[in-house]
Amino acid sequence: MATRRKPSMGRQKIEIKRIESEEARQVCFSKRRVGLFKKANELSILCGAEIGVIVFSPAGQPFSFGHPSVDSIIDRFLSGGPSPPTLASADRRMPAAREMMVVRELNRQYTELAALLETERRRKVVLEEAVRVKRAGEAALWGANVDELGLGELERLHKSLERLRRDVARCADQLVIEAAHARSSSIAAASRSTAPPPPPGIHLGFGRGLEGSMALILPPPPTPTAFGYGRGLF
Amino acid sequence: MATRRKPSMGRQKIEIKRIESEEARQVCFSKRRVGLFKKANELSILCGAEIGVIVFSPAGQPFSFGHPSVDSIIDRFLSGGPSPPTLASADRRMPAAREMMVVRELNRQYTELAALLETERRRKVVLEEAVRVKRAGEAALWGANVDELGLGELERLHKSLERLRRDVARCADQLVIEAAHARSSSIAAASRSTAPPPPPGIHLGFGRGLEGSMALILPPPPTPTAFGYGRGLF
DNA sequence: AATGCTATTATTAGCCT
DNA sequence: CAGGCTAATAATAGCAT
Repeated sequence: MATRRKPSMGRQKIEIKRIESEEARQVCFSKRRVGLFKKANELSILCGAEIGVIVFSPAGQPFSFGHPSVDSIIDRFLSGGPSPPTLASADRRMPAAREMMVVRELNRQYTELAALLETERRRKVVLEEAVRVKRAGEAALWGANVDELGLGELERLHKSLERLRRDVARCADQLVIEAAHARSSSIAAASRSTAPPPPPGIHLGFGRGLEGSMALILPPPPTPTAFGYGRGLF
Repeated sequence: MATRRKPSMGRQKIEIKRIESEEARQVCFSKRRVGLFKKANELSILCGAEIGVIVFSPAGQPFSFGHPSVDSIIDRFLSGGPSPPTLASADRRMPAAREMMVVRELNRQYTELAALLETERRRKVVLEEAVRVKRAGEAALWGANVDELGLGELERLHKSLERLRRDVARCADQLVIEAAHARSSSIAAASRSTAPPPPPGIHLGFGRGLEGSMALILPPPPTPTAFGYGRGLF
């Protein structure tokens, strides 16, 4: 009965300059990274834009978000450059060039679709892999005294932990974001761990996943992400 | 009282789904792209994070934002771990920017090396902590089926793994560094002489500068800001 | 270190110019 | 078609847990 209210200072205006406090900086990073990814996600859905975001935390840890995937965005950025849809600019004077650009564009689209499929598939594999790693005997390593491990063993353990951590991070993020969206969507159900049907091709990755792709489950708005040109490869 | 006409409906809540109106979609894209870049910029400044954003408008037009540059971010991301010599990708179009990036890169390397040295000092503490975590009962969690864990448990497991991974990483890094210490022993000391606050080289790129004008207003760049042009034309 | 909780600031949807 | 305007929504700084 003592505590009456929490006169929070509320949000304070801050100057955009490096935050000195290392602790505050880390907290700010965590919050703003989530906010940024959310914005990126909204932009891609609302406007049907393709987007990729890569962030290295002050500690050097990599985070990434991509629609349909970071890799496809990077590929398109590096290769196609500023002229993916510039197909129209392909000159009539050189039909061959136009053909080539069309082919390249189709290839790019194929790559994106492949990325999406891979993303979906990986989602199912993540948990299995986590379990597999655990059962592969790594558990034994974990049980040992870290102090007594040699260089080789340490590196192996590190690898194992790295992979597992990444996988778990994905699952956790996925559930969190899923819950958040479900809440703002319509049904305010209390279930935070249900798994909706196949999501659009959002990619939310942690670390520089060598294949880095994770499907971010979003509320099932009839949002047919706009790439259905299913022309395969050749 | 008579109905007074509101000067504006103000912001309306919208559902995060593809905007049907092509016009509205384009307008939304323009505004939100600016907002997203602004957020990215703030994140990089506030938290000293490196970040790269690539966006393809619904029309396929590429936009990009990068700190210190999109290319360096992509290089670092693709190369995996810490990117020591991202210098190779230094902008050739702007010699001044290149120097700046070199300085910044050296600063970053110094920071990393400093961290490693500190790690050595705390080596024992780290090992003890790792053991402590293990004995704290987390082992029990690890033994469970990941599939059966709830959101809360997953997050807890993630935390646990995160910390342990970091700890192990330190040990492993330490050993590796010591092992390869013979080869590399330079950069650190030399790069120290440069300015303490790393000069942030902001890179804003646009695929095709048709509009020519940038809507993102950055506060008076207290530092030499490097502008390049995405994958643009030259 | 990462969440939850407010009071505030920041962003922006719908209109207009 | 980009840039203002305004009101309402969204994001979040400072604290507490």
